[in-house]
Amino acid sequence: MSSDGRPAREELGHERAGGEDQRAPGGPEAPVGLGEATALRTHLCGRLRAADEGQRVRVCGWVARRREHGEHLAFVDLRDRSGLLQCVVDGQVDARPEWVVQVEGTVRRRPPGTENPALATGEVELGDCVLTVLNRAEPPAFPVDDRAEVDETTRLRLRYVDLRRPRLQRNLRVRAAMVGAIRRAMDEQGFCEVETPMLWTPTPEGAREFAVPSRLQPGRFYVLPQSPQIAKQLLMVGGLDRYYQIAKCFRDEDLRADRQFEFTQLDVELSFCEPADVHAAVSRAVLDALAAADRVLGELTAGSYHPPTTSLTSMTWREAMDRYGTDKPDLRLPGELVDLAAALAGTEVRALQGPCVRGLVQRGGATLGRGRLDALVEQAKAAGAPGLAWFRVQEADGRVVLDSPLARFLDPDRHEALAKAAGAAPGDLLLVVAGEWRACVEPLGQLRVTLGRAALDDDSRRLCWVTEFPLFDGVDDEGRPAAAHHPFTMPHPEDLDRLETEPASVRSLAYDLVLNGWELGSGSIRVHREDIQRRIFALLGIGPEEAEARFGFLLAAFRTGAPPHGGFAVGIDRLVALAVGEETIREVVAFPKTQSGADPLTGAPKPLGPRQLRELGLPPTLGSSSPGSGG
RNA sequence: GGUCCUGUGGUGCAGUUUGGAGUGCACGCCGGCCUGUCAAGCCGGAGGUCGCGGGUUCAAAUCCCGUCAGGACCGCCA
Repeated sequence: MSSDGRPAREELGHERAGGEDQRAPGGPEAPVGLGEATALRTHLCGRLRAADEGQRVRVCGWVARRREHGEHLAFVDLRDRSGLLQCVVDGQVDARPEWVVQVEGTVRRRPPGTENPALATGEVELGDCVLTVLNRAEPPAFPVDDRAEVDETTRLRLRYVDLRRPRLQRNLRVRAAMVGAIRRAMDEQGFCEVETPMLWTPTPEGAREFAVPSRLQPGRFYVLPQSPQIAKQLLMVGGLDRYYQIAKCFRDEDLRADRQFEFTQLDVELSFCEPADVHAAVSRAVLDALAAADRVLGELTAGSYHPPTTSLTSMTWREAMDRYGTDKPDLRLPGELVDLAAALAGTEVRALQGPCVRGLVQRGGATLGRGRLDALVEQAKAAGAPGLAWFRVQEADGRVVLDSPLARFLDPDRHEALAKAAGAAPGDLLLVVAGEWRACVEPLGQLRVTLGRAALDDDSRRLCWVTEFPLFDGVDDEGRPAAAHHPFTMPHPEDLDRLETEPASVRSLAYDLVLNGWELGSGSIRVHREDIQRRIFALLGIGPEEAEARFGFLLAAFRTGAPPHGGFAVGIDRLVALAVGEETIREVVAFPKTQSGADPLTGAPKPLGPRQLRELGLPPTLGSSSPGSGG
């Protein structure tokens, strides 16, 4: 940390610019032009405009394309991180695609009629060029061009080539801008960035951990942290008061489109706070990050990018489940679940009876065919619904009537009352589930996503805090309540007296941040009082000895004076992927791994040699196997 | 641990259903031509263990079994 109490800013990566002020007057962003000139070049390709006409410049980059017109004229499109620039060579060009060259030339307007509006530099070109080959290159395995669809294994094996393509350049630049904005936001809110150990201690809890054998103490292991959870609570006991970290986390679980072994979190913890304090700090950082993404995307597309509108709301878990049937509601989707218990009270139809009766209206859904409806019924059942009743809302003789296999069991007044209670009009489809509360709302919530996403035409960002999650979620193998978040989550103060008597009904001070149906992160206020912690451990079946063995060092720390504290963690990879519109986080990670955890670039994971195994206290036979080959 | 999809010159595909000579398309690559192109154009050429192994068959890219690799999802991710 620097002497003024703020983290050093080296991560901005602008040290090339020397001692110049790294912040533009009137704004936090690096001014255009910073870091562009080096010993080998005076400008970046993509920055040259008609206003630069007449300047003698030097640019460096990769040959993107070459167009030769006989022995007297050739065009070379030169590419660097900023974009393309057309260089005109009088004569033939001894340079091929992906060769690294330096071009010295004079900026000039293109002859009238030859401008290229598809290029940011399309009004100008470089004339009187002197081209110097800095390095030759093999022909690229795939075109360095966003248009080319390339097999992902090939892209990962040659990731350094893939990274030259505009898409990944954009994604990594947006990512850097978002992380920078987060650091500034946390900085300005008085948070202190602290690094916590990568070599941490095993905690038999939660996700599978990556183990690191100890050389000095054979047979013992460190683990890579699943998150800095316990470390940051120790920092609160240590009086840091407001901590954050852009933290690398590791979980040895199967990989998915939105999951890598290693991922990055904005990790936050505050002392003397309530949930609202955490939400305010994190909201600011996330909103600043999204704004930074929009700024970079706007610069990269030269004005053709229209930033989506962004909103932020809050609701309790109970409300989210009641209205949207999920704890991560996608607020872009139309419609909410409706309570139809009153409208269907007293009906004889078994499928419409239950402690809870809820419905969902799909506007214009009456045109769905029998096959689609059957699929919806199957989906609802797979999601736990006892069944799904559907009604096509129609009009006949000025009255609303319902078309459904169940219709004849309901009298005409009931048809009208049901449609009215659901807010359904002729042409709509009404879906109804009756049963236990969760078996009722969750299937409808899934159908809302299925039906809504298909017709979604809304690029807005709808952020939502979901608060007061249940403290316990179901029961474990031995019938005890299972911690929904983690065992240090603070119960809701109003529910404390029901902890032992009605644990399933106890709310917690745990919360999620949701963006368009994606969980961006979660957090909670922690238990800092030993008596409450003991009661929760007892409910979870963790005895005093076990608690001491597993969390002894944390509990000991708490006994030395633990402030009330709470925090949050935001998944940066997901946040960036959402901001740039990527389907998988692999597109916002420089060197991701495949679904089987391999890195096609380096060949990792690899066997170790016998000597290294011996030093680590591992059996030398481990090194004898070699990975299979194929493909 | 499971379900599903994919694997054919350097790249992306078609061919597989209904077995018959590595048959085709686009891009790239190499050579030639071409003085305003811009995914330049025109002419010519090279380039293949049809992921790998086994089986059925007179004959397999094609059918069967196994296996490897990649992807989506379930389990898993307090």
